[in-house]
Amino acid sequence: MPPAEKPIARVAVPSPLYRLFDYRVPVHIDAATLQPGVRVLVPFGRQRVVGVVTGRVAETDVAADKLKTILEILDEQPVFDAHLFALVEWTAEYYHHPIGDAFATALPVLLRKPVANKRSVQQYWSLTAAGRRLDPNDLVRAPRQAAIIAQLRHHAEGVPRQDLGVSLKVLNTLRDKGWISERLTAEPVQPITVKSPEQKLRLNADQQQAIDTITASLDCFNACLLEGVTGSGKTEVYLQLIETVIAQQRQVLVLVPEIGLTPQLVSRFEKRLAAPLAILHSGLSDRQRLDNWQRAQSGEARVVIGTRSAVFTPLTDAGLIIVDEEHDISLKQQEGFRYSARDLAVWRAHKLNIPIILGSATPSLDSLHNVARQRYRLLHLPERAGRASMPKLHLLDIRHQPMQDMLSEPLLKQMQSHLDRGGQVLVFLNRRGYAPVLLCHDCGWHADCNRCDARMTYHQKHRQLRCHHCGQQRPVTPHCPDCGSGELIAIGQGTERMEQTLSVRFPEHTVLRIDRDTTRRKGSLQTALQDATSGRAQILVGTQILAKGHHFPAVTLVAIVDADQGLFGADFRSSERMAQLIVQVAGRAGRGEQAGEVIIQTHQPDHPLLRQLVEQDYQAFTKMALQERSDAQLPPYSHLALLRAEATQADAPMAFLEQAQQWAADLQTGIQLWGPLPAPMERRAGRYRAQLMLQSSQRRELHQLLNELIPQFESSKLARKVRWSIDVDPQDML
DNA sequence: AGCACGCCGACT
DNA sequence: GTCGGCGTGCTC
Repeated sequence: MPPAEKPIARVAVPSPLYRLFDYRVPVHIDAATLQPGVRVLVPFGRQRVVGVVTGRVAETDVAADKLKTILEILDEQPVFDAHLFALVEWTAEYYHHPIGDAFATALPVLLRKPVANKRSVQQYWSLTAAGRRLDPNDLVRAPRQAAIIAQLRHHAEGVPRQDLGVSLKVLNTLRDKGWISERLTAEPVQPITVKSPEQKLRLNADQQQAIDTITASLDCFNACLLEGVTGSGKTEVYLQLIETVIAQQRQVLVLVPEIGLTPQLVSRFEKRLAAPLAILHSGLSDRQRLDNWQRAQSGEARVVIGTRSAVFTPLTDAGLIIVDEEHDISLKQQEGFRYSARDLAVWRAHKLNIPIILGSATPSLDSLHNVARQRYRLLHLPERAGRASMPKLHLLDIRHQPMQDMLSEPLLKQMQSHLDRGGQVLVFLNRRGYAPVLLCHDCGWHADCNRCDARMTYHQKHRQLRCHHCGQQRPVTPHCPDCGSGELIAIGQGTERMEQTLSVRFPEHTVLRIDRDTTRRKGSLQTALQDATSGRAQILVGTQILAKGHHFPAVTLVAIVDADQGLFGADFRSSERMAQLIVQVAGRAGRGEQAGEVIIQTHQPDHPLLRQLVEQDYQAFTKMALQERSDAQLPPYSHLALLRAEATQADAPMAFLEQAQQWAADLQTGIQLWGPLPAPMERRAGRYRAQLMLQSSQRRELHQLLNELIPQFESSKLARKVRWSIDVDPQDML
């Protein structure tokens, strides 16, 4: 018999290195406890880091004197179960990202530190029998108490202390009155007895059919693209399906874009679903995130709603995955580990053999192509729920038109007429600040960002220049720093200036601006939306924020000030983005009784894609856009990967990428190499950036090439002078 | 990425 | 004489 091998563990260590590291297992540890997915504390260089065990090996190539020993086993049970473990491995491979960093990114921040994955004991509050009998009218004098009672009414299983957002004093008062009680997580969760407190909405035939189709095959993989115009009741479809799935004692994962996870959405879910919810988004503290993550892992939370990174949430018994606004680019991480949460969600559903719904009013061309290839099933909701009808789109040719600060005379007349009839007007301009350029009238100097190749935007209210690319800001001086002239002029329109322009032009109406600048403070978006829907403001001016999911029932006219920007964007997805934005903004109009109208100002009234969109609809647009992509062999008809490099030294990125290009060319593959080229904005936040694009009709050969190149990069001298990264399926080229 | 080692300029 | 600049190398 050969001598028993000394066990060696293979560990994924958080570092930018594309390999695993071997460690000795401490003698007193039973090697069998080192299951894949268990976190360990290991010495690494001169540091101690938290790594993830990927497996055990009998032998290693590492010299005996180099092998170190695991310091501590952090988990009794793997934090990554077999399914999640496979997900992370696959993701690291697909996106060509270092494995250790991939595992670290997939964990809640607190678990990247050497702490146990133990649930902190926390208080859960719920109603007592007396509390349930309480008449809400008894508490009109104590609104805070009434709010808590109302909140608890929807959660038979109790609400964690920190989610109630009130002081302990209020809770103690209510407990002393015998209306509410507390228990600790350690105690068993009470059975869920409350029925859906809110009535289901009546469904139209399309909604019903969508639900029936998915319900018919709940126990197998099934990817559905739910294309529903704004206001068609997608959320109602989600909710009813979720109710069905949680009634089968299975969990549901819901992914939404960053901006879509609003208090309104959460409260709608809370009111409807009589089951514990876990919310995961960037606004939470690390502790809250971990708590919710653990509630999902333990199976206590039945529905998990989260943004991008929530795709890595462990689930005990997943029955359904939903990705809302699947076209939204915020579902793809834009730096570091550049994964697409949507695509990973599909992978998970496939492996778990459960259905997944990708919902959008404006599906991505990628997903529509998957429908055409019969990988996804299309479920269409063409009708708006209730009485509302779709708004009518009009192109407004502004060539030769007299303009007042980017608003044409015909548009201003239309606005006046809608306002006269008591309608609300929404003006969309995708540019924050007062003016995008500040120019000296006498010498031509303009305010540039000294860290980016970009103009600084003038913000009048704070008398500041801000760079929207790196966040830098500085006060504006009354005189030109070059020639001393006092004639500094603001060129172009931002939302801040548009607000001012409109206040002057329509003095009898209130103008409300909604953009990132006016909604930065917590709760200010809520207030603004309330002012918008209550009709306190008749003219709304805003950016992207207005396009996402909020309803403005009284809006009868939507004005898109500048559609041309999107038509000449830096990459081939610009027109897709523009169309999605127009349709999303248009969807804000006419959800009430009146039909809405949408006016799109353009200098390109004959642009074929724009005409398809306006004269036909989004589907007609996507048909033509897909044809164009097909003709040009662009995604989704081919596959892209971007090799990026950036450095403070100006020529380092290009030098590295030229070498990379040479190596790639030497490998004689059928892959097309474009570039290297400086990035469209070469300098950003003080770093010079360049990129090399790899394109292939075969995904496999693209991956193969990258797998051969990466080891060369890792030992390249030129690579050490830059920060390089790989972006598979890049969403933008900036 | 971190972190140390290593060999050249202006300072307590 | 040394503090520290960032080039180079390594991490089981």
